[in-house]
Amino acid sequence: MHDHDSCIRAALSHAESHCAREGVQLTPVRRRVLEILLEEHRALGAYEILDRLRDEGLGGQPPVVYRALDFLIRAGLVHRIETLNAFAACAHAGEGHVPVFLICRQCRHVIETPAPAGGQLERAAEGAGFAIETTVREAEGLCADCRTAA
Amino acid sequence: MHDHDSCIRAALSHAESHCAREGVQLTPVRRRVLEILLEEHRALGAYEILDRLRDEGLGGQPPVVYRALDFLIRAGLVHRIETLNAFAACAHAGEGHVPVFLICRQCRHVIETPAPAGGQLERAAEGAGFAIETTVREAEGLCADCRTAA
DNA sequence: GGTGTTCTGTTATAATATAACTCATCCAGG
DNA sequence: CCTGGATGAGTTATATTATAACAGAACACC
Repeated sequence: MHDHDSCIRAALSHAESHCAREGVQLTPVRRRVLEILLEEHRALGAYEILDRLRDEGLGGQPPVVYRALDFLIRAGLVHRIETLNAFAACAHAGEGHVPVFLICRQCRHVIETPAPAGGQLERAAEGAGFAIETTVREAEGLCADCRTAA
Repeated sequence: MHDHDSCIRAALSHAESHCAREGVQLTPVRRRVLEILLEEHRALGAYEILDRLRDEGLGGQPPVVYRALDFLIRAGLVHRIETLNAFAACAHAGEGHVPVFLICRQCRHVIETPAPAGGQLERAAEGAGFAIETTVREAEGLCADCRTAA
């Protein structure tokens, strides 16, 4: 069990200083999208996020959410989970990591573990003369809690 | 440059013997979907495949393609490329591999390299008590040919 | 010759994502 | 000031990807 409140505060304060440093704006919509993802601590679909924003009177249409997510992803504050077509707040913002995701198919919680570069993907690419730009490493299965519950 | 015809023939004959062994049917639609993917040697979207089928008078609606793809994926003859929401014929059918994909963002060719199990994903999962069921390892970038061309 | 199973056909719709254009805001340079 | 560029948000419409649900054909087995 981790201290969720302080983890959210830390992530938000990292986001703020990151944006200040880069000279980009953490606008209300962008900030709120990040907060929603941090509060949930799991992967949310774009339209789930949109529903929340609507409830709060912020941005009522899909492009608003997708733009905010684009921004947050470019800033390294949010990751896209390809397996789920969903999005999760980065759990290791600013640590310069290669993200590896363990996705529970039951509770949809996403465990992000920072990994060193130089895994199979990099070795495979080197052998093929392939220039990697982005990588995706995701596993789907059952998390420890859901295994215990079962 | 590889011998594409013989590679297609080999893959089809593997598919046939696999289906015979498992007692499942490689029906015309399923076979044709596999052939289309083998001929292209790159990732195709479900609707691109559907268009081809339609041209040939086979299965005119999305579920037909998605069902064929489900079958082929379950049989290990086709892989889903999550990054692209697309599908590619397996280049190493029957070799019992953990697929790793290098996806060229320019020509959309997919290089599939067979990797041993036991990479970062497995190590991360072990540490977290997470039971892996499926894994995704994909890299996007530029292939050797497109790099040379640029 | 029915009966169960497997596969296909079809209609409809859900879920995810983006194009294209408008308007508001802000702020730097004149 | 005020103006012109840049940035971000609002909005409409639509593209793309995927599935639910049910009807019918084919075949295999008893």
